[in-house]
Amino acid sequence: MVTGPRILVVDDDPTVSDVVHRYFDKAGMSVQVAADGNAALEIAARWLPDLVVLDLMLPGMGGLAVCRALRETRDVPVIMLTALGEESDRVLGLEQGADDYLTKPFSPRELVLRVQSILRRAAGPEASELLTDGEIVVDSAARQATRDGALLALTMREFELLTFFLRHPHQAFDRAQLLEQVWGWTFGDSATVTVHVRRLREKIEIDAAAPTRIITVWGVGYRYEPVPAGAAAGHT
Amino acid sequence: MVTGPRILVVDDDPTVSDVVHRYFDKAGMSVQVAADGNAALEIAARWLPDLVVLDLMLPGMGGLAVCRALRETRDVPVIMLTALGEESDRVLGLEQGADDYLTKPFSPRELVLRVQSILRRAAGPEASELLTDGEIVVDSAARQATRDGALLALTMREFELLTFFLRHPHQAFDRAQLLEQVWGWTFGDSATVTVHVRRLREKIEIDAAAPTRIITVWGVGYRYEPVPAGAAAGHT
DNA sequence: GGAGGAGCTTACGGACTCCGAACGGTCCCG
DNA sequence: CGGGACCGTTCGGAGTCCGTAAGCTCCTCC
Repeated sequence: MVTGPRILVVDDDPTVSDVVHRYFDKAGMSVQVAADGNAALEIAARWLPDLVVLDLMLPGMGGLAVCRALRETRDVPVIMLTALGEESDRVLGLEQGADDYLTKPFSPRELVLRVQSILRRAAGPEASELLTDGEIVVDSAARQATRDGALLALTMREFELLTFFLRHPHQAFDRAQLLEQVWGWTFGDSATVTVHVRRLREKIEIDAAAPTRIITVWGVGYRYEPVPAGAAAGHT
Repeated sequence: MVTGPRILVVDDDPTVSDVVHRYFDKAGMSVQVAADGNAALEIAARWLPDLVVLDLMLPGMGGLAVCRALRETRDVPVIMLTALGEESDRVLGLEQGADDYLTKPFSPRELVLRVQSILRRAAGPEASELLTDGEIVVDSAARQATRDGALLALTMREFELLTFFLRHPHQAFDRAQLLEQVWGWTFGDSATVTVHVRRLREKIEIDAAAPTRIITVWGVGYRYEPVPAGAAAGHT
């Protein structure tokens, strides 16, 4: 996955940058780490990151100065990390043009979410996408799914699971993969997947006991199989 | 983008004007910066900006004097920037004919939103845009909303929230997105959104406890669903 | 055909989300 | 200065959803 967005992390504390590094990796992003302002500017000039995560407290050149220098050469989004209670610094950071900020200690997961949100914003308005499979239509923008025009009451997990399957048909995934792709987990009980697949089947399959869409691949996991183009039906 | 509206920024602090400059650029507007009152008047006379962002605290000639001088030659909208707590100054500023004001520190995003709002208002009655959904009609220029012809007493936030929803129907937004799009915040408590949605529902829904327009999307946020074209009714 | 493992089904308690109401603060007006 | 409007926050409560556990069925391989 060399094609993911490039993130530059600037922090002199290795325990912070290491954790953040791993989380970004998992989210499919490329990461470089700089320990001080000079290294940051150097990497930024050469590597052209899509976003910069910047600690406000840096040895030598301060975080604000780095931010300003970054913005001079290129219009790259910046997320600032500030220590708790440095209210004035935070305000200053926002005025300097930081696109967002987080106060330490922060959750790595939240950082990833904010980064994705900002990148999405920079990418422009997302096209409202319609995923279809036979009589089932999923509107990812509206976050609702219909079957024969009737609304399907899917919960959030079920909706995301279905969306993922529709985007990756004809391909088998084991439970660990689904847990990571849909839940965003890297650990956890795979039984969770089993239960949610069952609940989803109950809502989208004609007969949940004899599924035709979410196929069980024995010893592996599951595979989504769209209905053939000119299939049985009797619908419309 | 040479065709965008022209904004003149008057502030002696480069860290402020630079940031503001970039944000306006991103919004597709042309920007000129003046560091003091004399430069401001000179540029204004030559360049004829569509709007002026004016710091109240200026070296030499004060912001109020600049504002007065600007208004003498041409009726250009002015947004004032005031330091926190300068209550009297702000009042004075509004009396001098400022169209809006912001207290420092402010969010650049919010400034852009206010500028766009004022420009839209100043664009004249030709842009009198009518947003409608069933028996609800919103006149964005007049900043008035009616239901069955009766005026709806919406506050500013409620009005802007409703306007945003009407412009983006059938699409689910999480609270952070609404906070950014409507409030102009990139941080803050998402509960704010919840409460305003509730208060707006109280005014536009038949039964606020069973909303049919502002739908809550569990685990995500809200979605606006206009009434179907040939729906039930019994109105008029 | 039997044993073992993998998947299915159900039930339940806790966690989370949303709602509704009330509170305190600020600004505006009389 | 007192009252009102609007806004952002907070808190309790109710409802929903989710993950886990436990027993069961089905498949596979010996």
